[in-house]
Amino acid sequence: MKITSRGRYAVLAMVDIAKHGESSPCSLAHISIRQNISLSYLEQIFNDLKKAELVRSQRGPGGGYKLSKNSSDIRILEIFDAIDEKIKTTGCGNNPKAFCSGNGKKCLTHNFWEELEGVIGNYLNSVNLSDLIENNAEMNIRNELIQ
Amino acid sequence: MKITSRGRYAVLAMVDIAKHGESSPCSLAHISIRQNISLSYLEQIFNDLKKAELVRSQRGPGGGYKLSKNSSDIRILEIFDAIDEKIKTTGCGNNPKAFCSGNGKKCLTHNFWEELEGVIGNYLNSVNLSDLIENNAEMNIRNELIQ
DNA sequence: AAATAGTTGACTGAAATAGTGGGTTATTAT
DNA sequence: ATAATAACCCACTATTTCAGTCAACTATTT
Repeated sequence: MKITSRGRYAVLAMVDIAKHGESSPCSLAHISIRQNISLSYLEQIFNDLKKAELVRSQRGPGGGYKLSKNSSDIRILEIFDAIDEKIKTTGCGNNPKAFCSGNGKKCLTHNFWEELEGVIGNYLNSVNLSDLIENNAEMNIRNELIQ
Repeated sequence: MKITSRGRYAVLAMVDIAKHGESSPCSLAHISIRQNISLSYLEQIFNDLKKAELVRSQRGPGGGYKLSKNSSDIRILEIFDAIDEKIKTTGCGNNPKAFCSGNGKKCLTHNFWEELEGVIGNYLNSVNLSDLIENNAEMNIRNELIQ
């Protein structure tokens, strides 16, 4: 059970923009360098983020991407949905026409996996981009105090 | 973010044993048929479950596998651990020597991914095999009432 | 002795993932 | 105007993981 690089990059890049791009847009080239992510790969990811209207783009020199909403209004779950990072714990994908075993009945564990999906989904929906920035800031302060 | 068939099968097979194998052991051949899982694949999975001492085996005719503990004492997280179904949300695998970006610092989202791991781990640790059987029994009753 | 059922290891096809590379178009600053 | 910048778009590829197969062997029971 793991998250794809695509999913991790998407969230990381969005946090990067939330942190740097308040006034002027963030170019993917800069994000690529700061977060150490392949530029071409970022382009593909931002294609989806834009389609989902989580970011707005600006072409040309000085251009880049900006968040389309306040960072406290963008939940991690939205980012996952935008790039099609599915939370898929059941085997049947919850297709009511062809459950688990294929005989139309749910398998012994189906309900459990669905509950797990719910637990994960709820958490991802409870955290927004500004939470991540704050959390990180707190951690930075704590680390400095330790050193 | 999804669970592998290996993980799903392991839990499903364990529930199957918990349900059927109170007195006499369960053969993989029977589990294979009942739950529609490839026999050879089950063999590999049970190799790991046995190493982790979650099940005990009995060879020869009438043999099979039994749970090594009471079903209420086997948590789903133990099964995941046994078959190496890792809950891996961070990119760096949380290796303190080579965090995320490789420069020794945690990335902006590292703490968040760790928290997510915690949320999932806690849930998987809060559910045991007998919970799954009961939950399923409840659902069966509910479904019968509906029909 | 025969049948059963676990044990072990190597091997394979298919799919998903992660990324590369090259080119095009729009916008801005000079 | 033109050059630079940065988004946009498409096709292709290498790698890894996953799921499953196959074949041979060993222990146990009847």
